[in-house]
Amino acid sequence: MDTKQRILDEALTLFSEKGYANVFVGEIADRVGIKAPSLYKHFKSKQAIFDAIIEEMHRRFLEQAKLLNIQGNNPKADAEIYKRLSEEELVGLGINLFLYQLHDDYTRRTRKMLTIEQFHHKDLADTYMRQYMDDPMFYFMSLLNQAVDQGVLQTDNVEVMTLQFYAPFYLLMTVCDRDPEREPESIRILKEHILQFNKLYGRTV
Amino acid sequence: MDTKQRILDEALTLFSEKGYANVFVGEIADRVGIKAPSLYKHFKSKQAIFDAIIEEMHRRFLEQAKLLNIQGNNPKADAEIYKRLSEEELVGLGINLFLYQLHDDYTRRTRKMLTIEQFHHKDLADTYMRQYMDDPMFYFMSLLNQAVDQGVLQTDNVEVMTLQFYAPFYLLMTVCDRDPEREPESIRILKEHILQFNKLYGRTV
DNA sequence: GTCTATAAGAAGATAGAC
DNA sequence: GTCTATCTTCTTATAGAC
Repeated sequence: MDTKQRILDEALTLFSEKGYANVFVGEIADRVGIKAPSLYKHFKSKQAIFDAIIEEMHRRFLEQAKLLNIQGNNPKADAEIYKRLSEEELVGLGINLFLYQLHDDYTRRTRKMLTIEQFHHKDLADTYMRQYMDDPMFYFMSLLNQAVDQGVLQTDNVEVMTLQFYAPFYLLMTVCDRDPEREPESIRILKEHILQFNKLYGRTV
Repeated sequence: MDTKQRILDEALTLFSEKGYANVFVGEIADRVGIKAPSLYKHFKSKQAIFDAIIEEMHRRFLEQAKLLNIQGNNPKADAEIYKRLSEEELVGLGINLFLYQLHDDYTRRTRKMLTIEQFHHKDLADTYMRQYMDDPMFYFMSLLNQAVDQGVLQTDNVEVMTLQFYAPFYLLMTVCDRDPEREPESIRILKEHILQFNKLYGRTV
């Protein structure tokens, strides 16, 4: 990785742990293994480093949202998958999605940084909301809608059904972000949630 | 309100909006209507102001938790209430609880401050978790446990039931903290959630 | 591109008059 | 208790040699 990218990487780590204002350029430089003034050959200011991180984050999030929308625009395929999977395989998929959010380094650090900085800049709050509320809700709603259409699940209110499916994921992710030691317990209860959800909404397979 | 208390009040507002590091003592003083140096007659440092806020918050949270535990230790009474309330009254109670969390000035500001500062100090993350995860989960679990014992609701997994009841409250509170304009929509869906929850778990009254 | 030395400025905190 | 003036320290950023 070249120096410029390593600066962004170390800065993201520090910003996600302490917040922008509590990180000094000297700290970033230290971690990269250079002196602070050298850093200004790559970025014109501390703010420019932050801006570059945000820009890349937006790029990656947009890419990811497009992928989800492709699947979302063709949700029959996903719903078919949902229908054909055994309960255990379904639980496995949910847990994997959950663990990806928690363990993927880039995802975890940007989520923490957004959490810290969100009240400072409205656009970051918007990004947080889209990434962790609206996009997942939209994706799961398309999926569950199809499952209902095909008679795999039963409800007259898919919106609430989707909230009841996703909200536990979100709450437990919040728990694990703050205290990783509670991950095993969270995974156990998330598994039980998925099974219970299927039972409540009448999945019989 | 005396000056010392007004300093704490304005500081809490600013810390909850911008985070500790982004607030200057001059700003706090301005809002109180004094000059920065005068502030040092009341507190020995900026950190001391922050510490005093945290201390008062702990005191208040502890008080509140004790009240909930008193009800929790005598959950039969609450479960009786749950049983006797009409569905509409139940929805009303849930919405009121939700709106209190959102609209009570002190609660809203401390929650925002904890959100911003939580990764900086582990003990604040712990406080956040107790206040918004463990305490509510414990309280609702006692309540729902009794409702199950009395046959008002049916399940063999009260823990998951409690998570499925509370997680939507938490998610929608997160939404409204970041974008208050989404409050009406959130209240509507929360109502539908409570009704749906009752139906799923077999409440017949 | 990296370094040392240093400028420029911001913010927390103190001194001492009133 | 509040003020003005000031000190101190910390941090960002630049200058200029290598």
